[in-house]
Amino acid sequence: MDLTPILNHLNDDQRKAVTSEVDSDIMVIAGAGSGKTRVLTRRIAWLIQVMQVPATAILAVTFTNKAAHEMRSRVEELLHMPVRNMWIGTFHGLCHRMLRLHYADADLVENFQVMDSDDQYRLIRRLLKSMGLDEGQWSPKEIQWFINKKKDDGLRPDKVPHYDNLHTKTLISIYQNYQTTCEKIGVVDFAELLLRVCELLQKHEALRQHYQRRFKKILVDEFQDTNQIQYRWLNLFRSETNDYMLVGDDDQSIYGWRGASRNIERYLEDYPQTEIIRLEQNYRSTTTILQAANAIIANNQSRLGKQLWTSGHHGEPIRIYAAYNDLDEAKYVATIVKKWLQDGNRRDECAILYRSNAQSRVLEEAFIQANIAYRVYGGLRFYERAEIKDTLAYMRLIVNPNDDSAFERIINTPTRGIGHATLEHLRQLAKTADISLWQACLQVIETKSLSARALNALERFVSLISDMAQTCAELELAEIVEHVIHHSGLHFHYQKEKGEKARTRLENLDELVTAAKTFTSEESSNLLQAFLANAALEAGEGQADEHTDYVQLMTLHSAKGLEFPLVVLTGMEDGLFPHQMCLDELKQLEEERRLCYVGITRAKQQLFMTYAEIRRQHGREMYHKPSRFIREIPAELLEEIRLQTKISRPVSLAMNTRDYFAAETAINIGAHVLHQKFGEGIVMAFEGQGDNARVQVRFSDQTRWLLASFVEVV
DNA sequence: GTGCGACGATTTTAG
DNA sequence: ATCGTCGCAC
Repeated sequence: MDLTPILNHLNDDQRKAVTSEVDSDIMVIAGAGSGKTRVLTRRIAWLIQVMQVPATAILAVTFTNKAAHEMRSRVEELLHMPVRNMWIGTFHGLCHRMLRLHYADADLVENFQVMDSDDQYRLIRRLLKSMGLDEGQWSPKEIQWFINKKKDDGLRPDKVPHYDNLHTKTLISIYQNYQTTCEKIGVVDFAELLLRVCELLQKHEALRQHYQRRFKKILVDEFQDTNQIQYRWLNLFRSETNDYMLVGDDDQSIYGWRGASRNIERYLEDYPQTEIIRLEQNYRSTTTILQAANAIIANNQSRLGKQLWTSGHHGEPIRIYAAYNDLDEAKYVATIVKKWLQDGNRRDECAILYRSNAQSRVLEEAFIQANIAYRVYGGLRFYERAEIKDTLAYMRLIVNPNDDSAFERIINTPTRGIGHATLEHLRQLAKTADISLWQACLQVIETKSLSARALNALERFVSLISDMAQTCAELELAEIVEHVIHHSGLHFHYQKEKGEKARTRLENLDELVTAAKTFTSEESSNLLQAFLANAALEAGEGQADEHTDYVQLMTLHSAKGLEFPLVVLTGMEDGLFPHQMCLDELKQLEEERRLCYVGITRAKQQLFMTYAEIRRQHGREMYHKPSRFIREIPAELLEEIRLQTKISRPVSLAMNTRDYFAAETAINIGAHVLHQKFGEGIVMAFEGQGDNARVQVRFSDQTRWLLASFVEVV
């Protein structure tokens, strides 16, 4: 047997993890760029090919669909064969699969639907209204957070402690009401997928034992991001006959705010016999970049401890650019990229990272100005677009007419003369008779308990859905989508809308048909149902043409797991990064620091950091100090850039540029100055130094850039 | 049912 | 600044 492909190019630690035959669990603490995915995929290949573990006995869990797909295809590459019967997927995907298989034991209806967070939000809002609670006082967002948090902690409404607190009691009653509604209309939210399976396996011993016996090897990726319920879920498969490999990096835990708890530490306490393997050799970055990352993360108190090293080059220093405002920063970033391209490199080798999405705008404008193609990550994804969700709602209603969420979404989209009054009447009836809106609709028609006009509209709606259901029973999936798009009137609705937006909407609808054409499912024979579940569980990419050569703009969070030869960290300012809301608490500041660590370790060759003295935020001018994280980098790794001029004094020692400029020219922002020709004005901004020092002055009738030596302070 | 102006909030985000 | 939501007028 040729094991070369599996063992090739592995260092000792990696090889140890891949080939381990110890009985105990293995915790792989994998630093950034240390070949974590390589270890996971080769381990699976090793298990199958060498240890003769059947593919069906392997359970591999990831957080994102992308990671799951990548893992599967890399294993298949190594083995030169498809591994269809191996369970690789996201926590939610695997749970969904189990619930489909055991829906009856889990007390679910066969045609239950998965609800995404947008559906959940809408449902909560409708619930609040029906309970007569004011949205101002009971913010739907907070309630959504409350419910999900309780589910993540494994708590049903009756188990949530209320401490006789009226506010908490109300929250619990909303939670209770929400849960009852979900059961009634046959929908399951994301957190519920996990909780349901936990309860299912806990309740049904035979089922639990079946899976415990089946899964001999359990592998978990990004273990540091797991939350309470995921931890509990993983442990339900534990038995005498299987073991775990958990891969993660405590230094890259950046989702504490999303519920990730310190599960690496907890695991090592709960299962102290676990073998720990550290991957500390980095294959990605230059020594300089790694030293900076190590220096920054060393400031965190709570860590397991780890020191990345590389045998690679020293590389170039980390360049710091102090911009006087956000526009200047953006322009400079474009300059960096231009230079990079002039040197014969590609656009998609550059990543521009920022803390919050709002920062992308100015950068985008600069890239448009500089005529550089870019792509912004994040934003609305394919299956989250309104027109797509509308179409899917019709399809959901065909599958399950009692799905009130879907019903509410499209009852009057496109408009068909069913107004607020009619809808409110249906809601009331549904509530008092404890039936779904669809059933209420039928009942109203039967009893003719509304005006003729409303009845007529409702009748038309009911026969529309019924006809669609009847026709679609005979059709292929793609034909169903096409039929729904046209017969619902959605196509016509968007067609008569004018403008660029409407055209993209129609294109998206076409795209949905295409997606349906190529959709297959190994998990389910009911293709329509699987398609709908897939839409919720895999919302799709934000934008198409992924493989084109664009500069990559994204938040630090979405950069995790990626790598780029050139990285620019923008907005390195206290208050922005670390974010204002994280400054007070040590725990939160440490998470920001880990985020910085993640950002730095994305860079392979060149790393830039930029900050702006003045930044327009929420329409106001804000003054920020350079980020404390810059000061945490040893000065000898830095080089400060100032408009064509290199300043030898590193920023960690320098005054901030405003003070520096003021000391040199005796001019401050806001100072009143006099110019021979233009008269008196106010200093808005400054740039440069020495003979090149310039100020921007606003006079009564104009604003001008002037050499600092030509104005005098009055 | 649509259009318009006021008002408020605005970190990060996968499934 | 800007985006989403809400109430109101037509």
